[in-house]
Amino acid sequence: MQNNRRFHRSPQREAIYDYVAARKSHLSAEEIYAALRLRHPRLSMGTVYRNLHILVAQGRLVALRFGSGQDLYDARLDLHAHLLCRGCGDLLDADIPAMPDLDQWAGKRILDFQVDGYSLVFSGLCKSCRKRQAAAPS
Amino acid sequence: MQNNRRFHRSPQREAIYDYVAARKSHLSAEEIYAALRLRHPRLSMGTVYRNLHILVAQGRLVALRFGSGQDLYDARLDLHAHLLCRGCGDLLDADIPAMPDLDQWAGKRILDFQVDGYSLVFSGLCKSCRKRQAAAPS
DNA sequence: CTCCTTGCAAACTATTTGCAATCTG
DNA sequence: CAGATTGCAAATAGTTTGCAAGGAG
Repeated sequence: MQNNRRFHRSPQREAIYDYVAARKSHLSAEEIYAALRLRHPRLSMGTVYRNLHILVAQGRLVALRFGSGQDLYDARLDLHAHLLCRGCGDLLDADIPAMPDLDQWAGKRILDFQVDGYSLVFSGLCKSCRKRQAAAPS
Repeated sequence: MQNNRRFHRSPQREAIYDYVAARKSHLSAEEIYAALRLRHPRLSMGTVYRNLHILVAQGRLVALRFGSGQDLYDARLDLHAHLLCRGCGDLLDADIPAMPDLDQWAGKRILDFQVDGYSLVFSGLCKSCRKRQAAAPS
């Protein structure tokens, strides 16, 4: 995808963006495809993936790549931490207070590496996985 | 993989562990396979993957899942931050000082989620990608 | 002996790409 | 129109799994 292209509008792309923006959280290409297929029966996975890349390139969506095998897309653009459950693989938003320790690095260099952001994922167990583990200890 | 099994020793598994431990950083299954194939010509990818899972389960290796498509394996067990280059996808260790802001959350709960660790990845541009970008601005 | 591990090949999951037809600016 | 976008299908990358044979405890 060359970065000097002029994007045309397309109903599919807007539908994808609108759907993610409405859900405001962590959707996989598969989920988006399944949901939009109800209204756009001829939509294809190729189109979903291509548009997700474009939306990320345009800065309208953010891609989250950790945890399970699939990439997740988020319309929430502010930098925020996530909670990843080791039990069920669920990914939640963590609205924790700002962390000066972390933010001090923005714009600085570490080992000749120009830092411009970070991704912070807490791992642990969600409520239901904690219960399940308490019930059936290994 | 049931968690109550008694592991047998195998030359393949030890070779995989030794190789990752010697390189001390971020190896993909593919790289490990390619390297060990020179000495173990009959080694298969299936064996590499199965053993990487076992080594992680045994706590001898850590799996890093972010950035590019492939999982990377690390024999360095202490919790440390990483640097991910947006340009070339390279992943480096970041030996930055402890961060009380972050460590305060260990053992605590956020939204009924029991935190027991975190993964911190700084993103940015490495030295050579910075050069390339300066040479050919978009 | 029992259960673990291996190599091989086939299966799978997530994602990407080539192409001709169609739409946008 | 030029160039972007689509649906479809085929291709790819990374990883997982079934199975029969061999190995460890």
